[in-house]
Amino acid sequence: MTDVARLAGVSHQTVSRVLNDHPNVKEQTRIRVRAAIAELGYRPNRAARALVTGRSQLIGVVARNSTLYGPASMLTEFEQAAADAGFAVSVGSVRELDRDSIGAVVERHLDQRVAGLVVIAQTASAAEALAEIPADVPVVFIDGDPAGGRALVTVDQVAGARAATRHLLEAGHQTVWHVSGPTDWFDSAGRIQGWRQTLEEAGAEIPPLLSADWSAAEGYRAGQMLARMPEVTAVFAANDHLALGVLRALHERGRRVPHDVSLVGFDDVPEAAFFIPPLTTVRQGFGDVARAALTLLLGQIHDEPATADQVVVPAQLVVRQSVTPPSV
Amino acid sequence: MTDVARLAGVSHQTVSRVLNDHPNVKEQTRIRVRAAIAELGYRPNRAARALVTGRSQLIGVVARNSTLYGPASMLTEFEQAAADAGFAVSVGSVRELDRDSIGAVVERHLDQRVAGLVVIAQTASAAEALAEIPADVPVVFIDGDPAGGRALVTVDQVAGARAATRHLLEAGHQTVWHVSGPTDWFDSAGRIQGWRQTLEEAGAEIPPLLSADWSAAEGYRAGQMLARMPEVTAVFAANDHLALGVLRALHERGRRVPHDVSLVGFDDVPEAAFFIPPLTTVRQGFGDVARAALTLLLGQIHDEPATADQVVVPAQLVVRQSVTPPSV
DNA sequence: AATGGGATTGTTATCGATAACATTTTCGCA
DNA sequence: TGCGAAAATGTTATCGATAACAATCCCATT
Repeated sequence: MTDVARLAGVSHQTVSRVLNDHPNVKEQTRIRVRAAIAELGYRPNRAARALVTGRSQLIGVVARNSTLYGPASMLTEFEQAAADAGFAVSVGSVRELDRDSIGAVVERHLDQRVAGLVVIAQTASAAEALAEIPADVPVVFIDGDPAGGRALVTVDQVAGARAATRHLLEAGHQTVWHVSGPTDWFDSAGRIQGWRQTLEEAGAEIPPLLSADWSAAEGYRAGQMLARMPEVTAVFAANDHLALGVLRALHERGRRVPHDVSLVGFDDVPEAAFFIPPLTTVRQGFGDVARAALTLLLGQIHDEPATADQVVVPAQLVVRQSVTPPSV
Repeated sequence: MTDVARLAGVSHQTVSRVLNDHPNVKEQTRIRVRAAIAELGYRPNRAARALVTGRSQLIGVVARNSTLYGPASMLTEFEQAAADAGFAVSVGSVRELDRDSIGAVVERHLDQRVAGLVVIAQTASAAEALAEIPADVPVVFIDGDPAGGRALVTVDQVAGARAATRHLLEAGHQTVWHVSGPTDWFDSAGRIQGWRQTLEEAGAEIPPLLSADWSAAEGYRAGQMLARMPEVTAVFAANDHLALGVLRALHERGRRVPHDVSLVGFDDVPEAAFFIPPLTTVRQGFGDVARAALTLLLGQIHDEPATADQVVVPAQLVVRQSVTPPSV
């Protein structure tokens, strides 16, 4: 920086002003400094800046260590959005969303003097750990507790689940069975709620809930039960991987999809269009979620008056070929 | 830090020594300082440390923005390993692995004064961009150019492909068709090479190569061609998603797997066991790759004499039910 | 008891930026 | 023309750690 100042014939402070777009710099000086910067290939030292300002151009993300399609998509989308806004993203993943792990990751991030935090926290236990986060640190939650009181971006799980369930009912099915994700996930809870509401409103019987984790393996297990019950003609799986497991279990017992059983998934993973049969599912706007989260976070970082605290991104039914009217 | 020093009745330098495990500190002093640190809940400011040492406890990762199973797994595995070693990970993803994008991300990372870089660079164009990286920055490549001359960790793609191809030949098939990934990926090249070698060694005819990207959609397209050729009885797909697409195309034209056509994939995504039929595939040791990469990188960071520059992690055939002898 | 050298601790400078305050220019207007 | 306020620039202090060097302590040895 000193070199730049010398080359431009100004003080280092003026260089700093140019760098930070301060208003009171003569246009001519600004140009000279810019030229010097370019000529020397100078790049400011972020560590020094972080030290003196107490804030870095770093956003910390706390997420569950996972290759699940949803969280992974969210992460890369967010990283991309943050990069476009000139922020780097430091990832702190945890194996479990318990209080201790999250606390540790948050502390690591605070050590780095992150400008803000994004917590992808799909369970209540994770939401609890927010107490660890000092109130003056900008934070945005993704998929967190709607009653948490912090800025939050979620996908409209309830609406997505309603669309899926309604789609099956409208095809003529008496009722719809549901294979849910882990019940302590907010996502799962929302999907269960949407499913149940829709059945209630339609006056349909509400079958017992089959709950699972998010894996194809558990979907398979649930499917093995569903396949044995002749009355089951319509199933809504809480994600596409569960749906795949269900699909295989049905296939093994000779129950054809969609001829005998109609099936809807959730997520629209890129492979869903190539299941046998192509899966009708619900697409979540991960990119929108990521961008909304970044916007909220930047708002907090720049101390702008919070416009909206909670953003809900819509989900969209994608119709393929795994749903037909029931065969009588 | 000053507060800690005062409370412990020592100078700030001594506190620094305790923090950095310097040898020449009396045990008693060390204990006093530790107690003071604990009492005040003191945590060192990483920005200040980075400023003075010129190195942070941050590892920069350059990766392709992708929800592909492989890269995503690699990333979370690496993050976990790095966290265990006390390093934070800053992710810089790029849309395309071209020189400019990579250059920009690398510069962003260098601004942050990362202690080292990990580049997940599966294509030659990415490997070229390594020229942007100054020689004194520790770098490890994952999936990069074997002839690149930098530290490199790869999965043994050739051996994996050989195992897959051999498995099909040993089942009695005359030859094996291959649906490859993008040909500019090193991974693809290795798998193609292993496939071709094995056929040559067995004296089998080498069918024309079908190349695709990594998606189920392209696998489907390739499968539509394969399904029309009666002589095709064995297919090796370069990843499980391609295999899924192939599977559906075959199914659509009434060619049963494995009865009419045997199929092997690559990756062992968690869903592969629930395809119809369960997919025989090749598992890559992503965790091992990540840990090896970290070890190499830490070695460079600590200026240890390089033990090995290249690490090759084995791949392992996972036998399921998508392969049988050809029906005559 | 004196001495020397290693072990321990302290003092001061430094990293590279911004903040706060001081100073000099510039320019509109009486 | 001269004055004062605003604009532009410069000077010095500061963030919180480590590096380099200086000073002290301790203990074995003679």
